[in-house]
Amino acid sequence: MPLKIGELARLSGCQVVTIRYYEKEGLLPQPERTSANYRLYDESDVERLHFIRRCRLHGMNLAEIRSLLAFKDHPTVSCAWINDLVDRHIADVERQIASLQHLKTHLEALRHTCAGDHVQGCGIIDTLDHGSPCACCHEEHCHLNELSAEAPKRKTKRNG
Amino acid sequence: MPLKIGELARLSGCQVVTIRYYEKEGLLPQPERTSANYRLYDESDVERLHFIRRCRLHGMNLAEIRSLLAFKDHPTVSCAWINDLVDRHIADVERQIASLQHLKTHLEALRHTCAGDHVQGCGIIDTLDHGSPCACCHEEHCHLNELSAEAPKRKTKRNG
DNA sequence: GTAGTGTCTATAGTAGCTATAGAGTCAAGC
DNA sequence: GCTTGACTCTATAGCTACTATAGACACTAC
Repeated sequence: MPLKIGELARLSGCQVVTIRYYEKEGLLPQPERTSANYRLYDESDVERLHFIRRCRLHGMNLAEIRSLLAFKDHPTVSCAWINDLVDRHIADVERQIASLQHLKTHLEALRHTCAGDHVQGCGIIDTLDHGSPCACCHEEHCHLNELSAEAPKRKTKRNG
Repeated sequence: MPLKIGELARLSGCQVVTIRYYEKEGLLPQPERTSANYRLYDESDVERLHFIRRCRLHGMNLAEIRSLLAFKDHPTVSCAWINDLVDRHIADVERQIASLQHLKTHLEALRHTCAGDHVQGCGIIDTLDHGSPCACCHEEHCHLNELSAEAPKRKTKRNG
C-alpha cells in the first residue's frame, strides 16, 4: 500500500515541503510516481526519514547525514569515521556550552548595570558603548571585551 | 580627518562588506561621499560600529540593535524594555545551554553504542535507526526520542 | 603610463528549511 | 456532470548575517 507524500509526512513527523527538499538534496531517493505525477512512498521511506530526523536532532548537518545514509546503504568501509564524527560533535557541543556560559556571565553583568526606567543614561547602553572589564574575563582572553585589537591581516605593500 | 571605508574597517574590526551591509540594513547612517563617490566616515562611526559589534557579541540580532541604536539616538522613552530584552536573552541562553547539555548526554550515549571499525552492524547507525531509551530522558519529555508521536495538526474534513 | 591597491554597485551564495503562486488531481456530495 | 475542498505538482522567493564574486572606476607611487 503505497503512501502519498502527505501520509508520509504524517507518519514521519516531517513536513511535506521538507520531504521534497530532502529529495532534492539527495537524502531520499527519487520515488515512484503515479500517472498524475504524484510521489509514491512505502514503509522504508518512513524509516529513512526517522533516521534523518534522529540525526538532525543530534545536531548533524545534511552533508553528514548523506554520508551516514551512504554508509547505511552500502557499508563497504570501516565505521571508525562515524565514531570520529560523533566525537567531533561532542567536542563542538562542549565548545558551544562553554561559549554560552561565558556569554551568560556577560549578559548578567550587563543586566546589573541598569535598574531600568530611565529615559537617558541607561547603564546597559553605556556598557555596550564603552565595554566593561567583566569579572569573568580578568585573566583569560575574552573576545567580548576585545574589539579592534586584532585588526584584520592585510597584505598591502603601501600600508603593510 | 575623514576616514575611508577601509580605514573604518581597520579601526572598528569589521569587514568592509559588513560595513556596507550595516548601512544597507539601516544600522549606520548614509555617509558623506567624495566627488568620486567614496564613503567618508569619522570617529563617531567607529564608536557606532563598536557598539554594534558589542551587541552582536552579546547575541543580539540586527533588529534588536536597530532598536537600541534608535533609543541611543533619541532616548525619548523609558529604558525598561532594554532590561526586558537582556532578561529575555539570558533566559534564551539558559535554554540553549540546557538543550545542549541534554544533547551532549545523548551524543555520549550514542558514542558508547559502537567501538568502531566494523563494516556492517555499527551500533551508532543502529541507534539512529531505531532510537534508544536514553538514561537522561527516562522521566522527562525528550524530543530526541520522540519522532512521529505528535503528528502535525491538520484541519481536513476527510482525514480528520 | 602602468602597476597595485582601494572603492564602487549589483548579484549570488551560505544552511535548512518555510512561504507563496498558479496550476493540475482526486474524491465526495448534489 | 458539476462543484467543492483537500491534496499535489513545480518554480521561485524569503529567512539571518554575512561572504564571495564580477566588472568597472579611482587613487597613488614610480
